[in-house]
Amino acid sequence: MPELPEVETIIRGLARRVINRRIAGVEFHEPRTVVGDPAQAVERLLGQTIRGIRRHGKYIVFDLQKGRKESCLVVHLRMSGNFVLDGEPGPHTRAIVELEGGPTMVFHDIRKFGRWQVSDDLPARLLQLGPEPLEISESEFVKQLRGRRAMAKALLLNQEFLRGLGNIYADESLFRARIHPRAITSRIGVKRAARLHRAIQEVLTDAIAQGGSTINNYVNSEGGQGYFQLSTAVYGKTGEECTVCAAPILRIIVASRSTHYCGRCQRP
DNA sequence: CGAGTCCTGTGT
DNA sequence: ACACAGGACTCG
Repeated sequence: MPELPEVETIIRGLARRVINRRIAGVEFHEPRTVVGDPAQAVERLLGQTIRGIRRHGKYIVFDLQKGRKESCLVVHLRMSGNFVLDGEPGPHTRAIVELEGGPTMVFHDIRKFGRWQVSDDLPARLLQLGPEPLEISESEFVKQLRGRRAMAKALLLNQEFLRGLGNIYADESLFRARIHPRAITSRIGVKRAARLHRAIQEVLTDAIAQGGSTINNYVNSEGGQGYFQLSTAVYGKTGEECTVCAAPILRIIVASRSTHYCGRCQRP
C-alpha cells in the first residue's frame, strides 16, 4: 500500500507520540512478520527506548537504545501493513508494541507481506538502496538516469536506483514529465531527464503535503482515509480522459506491473 | 528482462 | 471463478 509519501506521513505521525518511550510489551501474532525468531525479537525489544524514527526509502527505522547499547527495529509495510496507535486488535493484527506511559502501536497487515527486523546495525539491504528522490540533485539524477539502460518505469521502481518510489508515483511522475513508461533511459535527453527529476520531486512533495493532514488519522485511529483521498492523474484511471489532452488513459504491463499513461502526452 | 512466489481481500 | 492489488525476492 504505502510508498514514500505514505511512509513519510506515517513516521511523522508516530514520531510525535512514541519518541523517548520505553517498550514495555511486545507480541507477535504472526511469526512470518518477524525476520528470525519472534521470541528472540521480543527479548531484544523489551526495555528498549525509542530514540528516533526515520524513513529510509519505504522502510521505517526505529532507533533504539538500552543503556549504552544502540540497535534498531526496521519495518517494511509492503503492500498492506499499517500502524494504528491504540487500535483495536483484530484478525489482521500481526504485532503489538506497548509503550510505557504512551500509546500502543498495533500493526495490522492483511496480506502478511510486511516484515519486522531487529538488528544491531542498519541491515545491509538498506545500505544498498539508491538515494532519496527528494535529496538527489538534478545533475546527479540526469547523469545516473542516462547512464542506465532500462525502461523508464522499471528503473523508477528499482529501489537500488532511487529509494521510495512505487507503482503510483512512478506512473504519476512519468505522466507529469511526459515520458513514455517504456522509454529507454539511456536515450532520454538531458532536458527530458531534468523534467523527470522535477516531476518526481513535485509529485512526492505534493503527496506528502496532501497526505499529511489526513493520514495522521490513519496512524491515530482506525479508518483513516488520507491514502484514499489521494488524487492521481493517470494511476487507476484507465479509459478516463487525460486531464491535459482528453485522450483516453491507457493501461499496459511494464516490469510486470500495471502501468497507466496517456498515449498522446507520453509518446514512445 | 519476464514470471512465479509470498498472502488475503475486493470487485467484476 | 477470475483478475487484480500501493512490494520485493528468487529464478530462468
